[in-house]
Amino acid sequence: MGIKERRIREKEMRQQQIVTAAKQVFLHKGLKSATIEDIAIEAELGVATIYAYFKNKDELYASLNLITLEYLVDQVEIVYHNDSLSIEQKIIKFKDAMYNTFRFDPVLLRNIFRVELEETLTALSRELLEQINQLTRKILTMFANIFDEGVKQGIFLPRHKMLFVDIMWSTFAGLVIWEGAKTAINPKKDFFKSSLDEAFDIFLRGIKTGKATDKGKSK
Amino acid sequence: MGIKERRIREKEMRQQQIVTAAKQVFLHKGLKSATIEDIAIEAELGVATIYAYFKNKDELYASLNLITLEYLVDQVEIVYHNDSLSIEQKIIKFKDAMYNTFRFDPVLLRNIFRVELEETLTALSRELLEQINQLTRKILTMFANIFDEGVKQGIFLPRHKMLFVDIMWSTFAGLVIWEGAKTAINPKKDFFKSSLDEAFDIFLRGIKTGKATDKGKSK
Amino acid sequence: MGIKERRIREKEMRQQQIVTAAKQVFLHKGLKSATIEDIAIEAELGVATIYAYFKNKDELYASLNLITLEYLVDQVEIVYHNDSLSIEQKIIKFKDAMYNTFRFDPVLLRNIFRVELEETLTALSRELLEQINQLTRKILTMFANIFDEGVKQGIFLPRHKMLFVDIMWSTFAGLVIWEGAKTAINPKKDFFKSSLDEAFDIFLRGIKTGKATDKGKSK
Amino acid sequence: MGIKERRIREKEMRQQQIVTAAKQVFLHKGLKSATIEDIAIEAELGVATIYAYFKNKDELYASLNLITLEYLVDQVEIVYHNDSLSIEQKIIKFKDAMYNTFRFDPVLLRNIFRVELEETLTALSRELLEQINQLTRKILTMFANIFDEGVKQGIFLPRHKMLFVDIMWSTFAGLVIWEGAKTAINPKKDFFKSSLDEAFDIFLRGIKTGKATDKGKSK
DNA sequence: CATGAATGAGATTTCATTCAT
DNA sequence: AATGAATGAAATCTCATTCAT
Repeated sequence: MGIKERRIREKEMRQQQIVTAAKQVFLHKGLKSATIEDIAIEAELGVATIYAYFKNKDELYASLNLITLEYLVDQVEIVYHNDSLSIEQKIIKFKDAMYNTFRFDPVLLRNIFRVELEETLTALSRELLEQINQLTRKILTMFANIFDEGVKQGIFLPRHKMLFVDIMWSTFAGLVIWEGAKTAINPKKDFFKSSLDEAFDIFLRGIKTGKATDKGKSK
Repeated sequence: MGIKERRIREKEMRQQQIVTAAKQVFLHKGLKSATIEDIAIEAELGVATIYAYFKNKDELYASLNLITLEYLVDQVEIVYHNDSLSIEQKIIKFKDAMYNTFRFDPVLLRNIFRVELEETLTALSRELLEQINQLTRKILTMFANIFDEGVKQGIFLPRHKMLFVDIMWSTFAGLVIWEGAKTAINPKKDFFKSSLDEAFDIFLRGIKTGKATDKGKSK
Repeated sequence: MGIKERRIREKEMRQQQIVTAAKQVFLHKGLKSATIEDIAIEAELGVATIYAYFKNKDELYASLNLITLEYLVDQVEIVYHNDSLSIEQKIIKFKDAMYNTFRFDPVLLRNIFRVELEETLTALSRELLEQINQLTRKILTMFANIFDEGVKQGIFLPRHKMLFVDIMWSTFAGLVIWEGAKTAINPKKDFFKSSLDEAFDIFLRGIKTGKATDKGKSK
Repeated sequence: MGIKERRIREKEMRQQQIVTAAKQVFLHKGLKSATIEDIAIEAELGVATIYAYFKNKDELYASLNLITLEYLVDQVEIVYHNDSLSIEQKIIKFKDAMYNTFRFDPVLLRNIFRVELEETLTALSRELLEQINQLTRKILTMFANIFDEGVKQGIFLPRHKMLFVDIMWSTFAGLVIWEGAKTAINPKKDFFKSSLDEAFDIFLRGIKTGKATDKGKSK
């Protein structure tokens, strides 16, 4: 039984090894340009071994995303349901959750933002895209509800809740992608977290009415 | 002489025809997935004709971007040097210039944001990237100077000028890309311009100190 | 216009060249074992050229068959409707039509007889098989009608018409395939046609009642 | 000693298990398409276990055939040497022996008829084919002798003995293969045996002179 | 000039076979 | 003895680019 367990553990490790390599390669090359051989070399395995673990390139690509996105959904849900946090605190926590997730897996962000384009994806990954869409919608809905509450309480400007969501979400994504582009040109010390924090500060300043913020529960 | 001129005009038109088609196809499929045949069909020309006008695929891709980006630089420069505009008005005009440019040519934005990534590009397009970088830097420097002025005048929060540039630039890009992603999922009426305007409103609210704004010249 | 026509003619010739090569290769190796490279070499063309003319291996395989089978249907139909032939004469003519067809294209016979097996076939070739089935049924139905008539006229034994069809059809196919196997072992002078004729003689002797044959029209 | 015997018995059973599975899979997929994994799954064993019992795929394929064909040779020999049977009775018995053999193992028939083709086969399987040829020739020679006797006795038409053999053999094979094709299209009740019997009836009617048949011994 | 056709080079995918346990 | 995992080698298919007309 010890043997069987070790086998399973080894298999999982190998899978992880492939996933990690694939993230690297997909991040640097994109879905279409990354070759399975690239991934195999990065993972220090044979090409055929990759295929022993994942049915094809798309399927491999798929699994990377879902795992991470599900993790993000979990984090956001916990914050969303935490009644001891103020609205503003929740938004800050949302930002941190996104930060943790996308720093850890930038490929996912690229997918959510359809950076690898529709037409290039095959039947299989369409299914994946649908799943990604669904999870993304789940997250955005929670964001929207929080903003809505802020508007109702009068602490945020009276705008449609989805507007705030779009801006927050886009600003975040824009910063991550732009950060990637900048460091691609000129790799240097990482000021990203502080830029992100400042951006959210400014965003919150920008949407607040100035009315006394809620000190109490948000729900 | 009329004939010679017509020849030249026809040649330019043909070139424009190819550029337009190529933009379409690259936008929908990405650099790697778009085939020369796709472009030829879209342009209603033969494959070999494309090669009569552009040395190869990368070179074609390159020209698309530079043309548009140079146009953007021009627009930004005009605003930048227009002394009759207030700082805030300039920022608004910058936004509009970006809007016009990137709505017209979203592929460029993808390139500035390194969405088609480094490793995939061949020697020739590295050169292109360098040119893009240079032009981009030119634009961002002008942005930075304006923000700096605002900070010095005390109308903007005392932060590093590049922080504001990064946030503005990222927010803009994020919105464009996110808009593309959303309409890919659910094509509907286009509220993009108003979302963008609101986002900049909020951004400006967020960075202003509250001190009376400059009514006069910015330079 | 002369040029355009020549182009078309050349294209057709090239297509024919590929078809001919493919028949050869498929006959000797079978669908699964034959490689596109084999066919390309046989046709003295590049691999990619084959793909310029046929979407994929299955599609190529498909076209080979349908062309020939349709030709057989035509031949059989002409005989079938020729009122000046006696029943027995028609059967002889059917045999000759089959002989001409399958000598010319033995791969088809393999397909009709499901020699390349079901499970190995892809979606496209399933569709092909359906078309083959339909055409085959058309032929067999005509055969059946002729036998039926013979039975009704009392010149053939009173058996179910499909029995005769199956036996005639199988005997024919068996001889072709067996001939192929024998000459594979020991290529020698071709006695096939005479063997086939004798086999049909014996078959006809075997099914006739002995009653005076119809001297007149069969329809 | 009980243990050693059990070991041997178990080993033989395992071998049988593999052979049975392999027959199934080869029948349904053909030599080329069938994978060792398919066979392993069908046999409910591991892939590597197959290789513990058979040197490679071809060798496995080989043994399937020889075993059965040898069995057929035995059956035919018994009939052939049974002096109490008339010529016609012997032919009937030959048919039954073939029927039993090929119904039980259709893959063999495919091989005898070179349905899996020459060029695809490796050195080892060439050797196998040679063995198959030899055994087949043995059978056909016995058939030929019987027909020859019939001709000499004047009960069969004066034709070359190999002609009769070819026709009988082909008719039989044609029926088996055609039956397979038909049931692939339209699986239904199995009338095969009766069709086969009728076909042989007709064949015998066709080759007989009409002279009183031999009531006595054929040898 | 414009172009259809041909193709080399390279990517994905499959599978028989080996190997370590 | 039995096996799951790893992989080299080979097959299918794609596409940027060239060439002859």
